[in-house]
Amino acid sequence: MSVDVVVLTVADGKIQALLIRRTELPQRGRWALPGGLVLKGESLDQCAARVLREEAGLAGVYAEQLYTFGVPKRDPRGRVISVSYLALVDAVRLADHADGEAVVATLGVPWGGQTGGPVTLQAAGRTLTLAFDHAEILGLAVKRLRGKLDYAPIGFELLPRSFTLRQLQEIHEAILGRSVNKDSFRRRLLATGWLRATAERESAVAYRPAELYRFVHRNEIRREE
Amino acid sequence: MSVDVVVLTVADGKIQALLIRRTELPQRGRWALPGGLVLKGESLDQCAARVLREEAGLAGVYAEQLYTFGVPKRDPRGRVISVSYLALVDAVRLADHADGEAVVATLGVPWGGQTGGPVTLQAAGRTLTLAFDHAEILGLAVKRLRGKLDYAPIGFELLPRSFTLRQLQEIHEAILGRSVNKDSFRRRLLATGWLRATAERESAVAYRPAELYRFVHRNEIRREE
DNA sequence: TTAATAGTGTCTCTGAGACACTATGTG
DNA sequence: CACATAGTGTCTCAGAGACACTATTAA
Repeated sequence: MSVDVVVLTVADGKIQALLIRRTELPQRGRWALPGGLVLKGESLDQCAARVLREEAGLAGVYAEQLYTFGVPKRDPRGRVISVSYLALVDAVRLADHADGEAVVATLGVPWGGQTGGPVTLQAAGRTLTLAFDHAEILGLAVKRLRGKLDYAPIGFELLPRSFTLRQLQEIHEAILGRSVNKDSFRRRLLATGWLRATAERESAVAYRPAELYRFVHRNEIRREE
Repeated sequence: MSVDVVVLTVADGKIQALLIRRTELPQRGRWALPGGLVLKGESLDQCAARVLREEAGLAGVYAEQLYTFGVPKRDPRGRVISVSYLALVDAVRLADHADGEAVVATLGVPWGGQTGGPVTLQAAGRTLTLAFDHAEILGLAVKRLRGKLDYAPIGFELLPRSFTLRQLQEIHEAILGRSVNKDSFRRRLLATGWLRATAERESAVAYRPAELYRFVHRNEIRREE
């Protein structure tokens, strides 16, 4: 019984994922999702948080359960049922995680819309081969992310606390794999009530600076409906 | 490691669920979801299909994975991680399943929209007390069903092979817990391409009989986009 | 002043709701 | 024929896309 965590971020208009190099057999040397066995007395959510902390050095990031994989032969060592999680983190927090044993790789999504399927991964110009069924799990993570993006406030998890609407739009475009209409995007996002304008503006840009917004947490949103 | 299956149907404008009376400790006498331990060499999907067959007498019905529950103390016998499944079946196939050990109970959904939360269950005018966290799992099943209904072809799983648009609308209304606009519902469903008109009409009604439709399976739909 | 992007106002198009009207079965 | 529901045509309204225009900053 194990937990595997898909850690996604968006940078340079591309979806990226954190991968760990396997140091043990089987599949030694291949790249894999951060993961670990569920300990006694530990809930699945707690296990995912621990894996994020111990293997990725991340605490307090957004994570949700994705799917449970239980085909008998998916792991050659024996029967391993894996509960996968999807974690989202802003690119800055992941930037210093690339070393010999970990890499932040760029995803290629060879399908459109909600079709689903495995993805490909590239880092430093080379295509990575993933261990086990991890390419399939990553594909499911992208599918889930695409599906939730338009009706759930999760794009913000991929950005720092303050951000411009343009940055948020670029996140959406990277995830959806297509361009979105600027005017309609602004109107729609502002109408959700998820955003609060700060009085501040971005700096160090060679043109009119955009206003910075913050995500309004659920408990700050007034009840309606 | 176990699998619990939520078997839902819709009859008389209400969502109904199949429950089994527990004959063993703990919680003997309480009502529970059909479930069982995952066997060696058996995938999770296969286990769900076996539980449906052995405990519910159902084969070839629609089922999808729902969520995995892994809080350490959810089962007093020890550590039991449960993968839940959602199965949909038409009311006729479930009608003869009420005996001493099984009951088809009517759900009460005390929340609107996608809010989520536990549900209540009634059978023969009495409120049933469910074992473990099964009321919570049933609530999640309703939430998932509501969420998927409008963009996925799953309403048909709750009806016989041929059905009228009015019947399908009543299914949607029961699941969503609100009335839906007749004209818009017809237009929208016919526009999806999920339905094929048969030349037949319903019979034994005291008014103009409606045309019968059938669900067009995915592989019969021509590719587009 | 120019370049580049932020942000606004408005027109059009599409899809849902509303509603009136016609069609077709039974008693 | 009356009645009840099936099914269609059309008007209105709300939201998305398109596009023009103004605003604001750095160089």
